Amino acid sequence: MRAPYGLNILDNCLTCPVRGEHLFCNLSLQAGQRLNEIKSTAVYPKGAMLFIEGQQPRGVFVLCVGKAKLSTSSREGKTIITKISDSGDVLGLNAVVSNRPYEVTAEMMEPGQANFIPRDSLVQFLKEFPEVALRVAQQLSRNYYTAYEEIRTLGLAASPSEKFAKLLLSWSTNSGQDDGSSQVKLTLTHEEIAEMIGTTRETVSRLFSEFKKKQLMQLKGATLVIRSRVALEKIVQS
Amino acid sequence: MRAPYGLNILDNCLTCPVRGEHLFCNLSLQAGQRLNEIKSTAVYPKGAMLFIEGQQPRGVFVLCVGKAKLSTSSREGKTIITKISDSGDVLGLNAVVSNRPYEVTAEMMEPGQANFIPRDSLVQFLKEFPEVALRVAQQLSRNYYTAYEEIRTLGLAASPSEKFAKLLLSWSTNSGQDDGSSQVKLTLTHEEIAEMIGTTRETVSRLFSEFKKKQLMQLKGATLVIRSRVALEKIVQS
DNA sequence: ACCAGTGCGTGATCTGGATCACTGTTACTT
DNA sequence: AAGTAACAGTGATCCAGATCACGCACTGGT
Repeated sequence: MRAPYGLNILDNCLTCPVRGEHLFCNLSLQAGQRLNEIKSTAVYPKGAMLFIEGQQPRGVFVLCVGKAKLSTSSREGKTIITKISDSGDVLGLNAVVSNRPYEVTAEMMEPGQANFIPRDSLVQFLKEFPEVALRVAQQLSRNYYTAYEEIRTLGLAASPSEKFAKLLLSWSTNSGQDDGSSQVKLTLTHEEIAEMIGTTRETVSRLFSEFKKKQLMQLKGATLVIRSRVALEKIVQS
Repeated sequence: MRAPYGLNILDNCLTCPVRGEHLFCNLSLQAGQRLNEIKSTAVYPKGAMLFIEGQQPRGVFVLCVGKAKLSTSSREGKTIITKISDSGDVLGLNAVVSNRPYEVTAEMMEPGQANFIPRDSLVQFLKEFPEVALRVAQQLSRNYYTAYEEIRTLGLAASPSEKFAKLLLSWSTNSGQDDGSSQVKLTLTHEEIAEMIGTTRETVSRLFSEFKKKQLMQLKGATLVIRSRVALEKIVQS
């Protein structure tokens, strides 16, 4: 099956290759089938907005292919990115469950695909399958902890260096080698990194120079090589 | 019934004078009675820690009398206060539901009383009364929104002045007069206010002077008079 | 009365990072 | 191939607010 933006469409959750330890991705057979009925799938170009901060919640999006950034902005245009979502993540869950406006904007960072589940159908679905409702509650609670982590970082981590080091560490945790180094594909612009750690583009540029000079990291094309986790942890402190 | 610290003990939720629109405070008769059985009550002096950030969750605390501050700290001792809780508030709910460590520290700001519900009993109670479980989920979701509000403030609101103005506004919303002014009993030290808006004690002192000079507020003993909400809103902007 | 502890007000410095202003570098588009 | 965005590096400047260092007022304990 072919689709725009050069993607293959995944049209069945039960046979989806990205099935894994995700909410909505490994349900009981019945629940999975029911989910398959109430969801619709769509393909999005880079830059597409799944939903925008402040909108009334229409439903949740299950990211199947591609990355999306979640952000919130002030009136003057200052923006912070709170999370980079990957396939399997469920977006807009909290807004839908609490029936309050989306608290963030979700924008596709690359062409991708997402399933959409309308609010009413989801609520009905959760009533029908209480075990899924429980998992949703746990997910919400996990989201809360992530939010608190963000609060701690923004409120307590003093300098941009600290926050930058923290960010690098969070990237390297996933794909770590045992010698303390690790490699990550760098997909964000300096501008976006700046929005993640609450600073300016220029400062991020300088942080790159500084960290490279200090042998903390290294750049090979688009691949970021993190040299020493311990050294970074010493910078983070908090 | 007399107790330490000059407080009268409230020993029955069903006849409690602070019953109101709180989670756990206006339940069905059955649920209320059951709750009354599984809770225990205790009286705390000023400065008592109900629980500490990082501890495994033992249970939730329902604040009956007194105020408590919720805070989180870095290793170096920098602290941010995320919320001032008042009677009726349920503390530690998220940690208990998700069975993760308390994400904040809860400290009594004045002598008070709180009911304690052990984790196991609460979980059992929620299974027994699904309608209460639903309300708990809603409460969690509300907590999440509050956390996001905090993220926005910390990440987007530029200057201490802005955050201070925001804080004053949040205080004045409760007890507002129609002429735009309002009065609040000031119970926090400058140090604590500083920890709420992420700045230093000295800066808060200077903000007080500055705002008084600008006729935005006024201080009569321990009573804070907020002169003009609109003027404050103009400062907040975001 | 005394002292210690805690909170408050204010001046004098110092500095990290925002801001401004460029140039250089890719990478699409036509 | 040329032209136009978007992205990236780097110097120069500036300033809000942290930090340091006081003195002063109040409160509770002995």
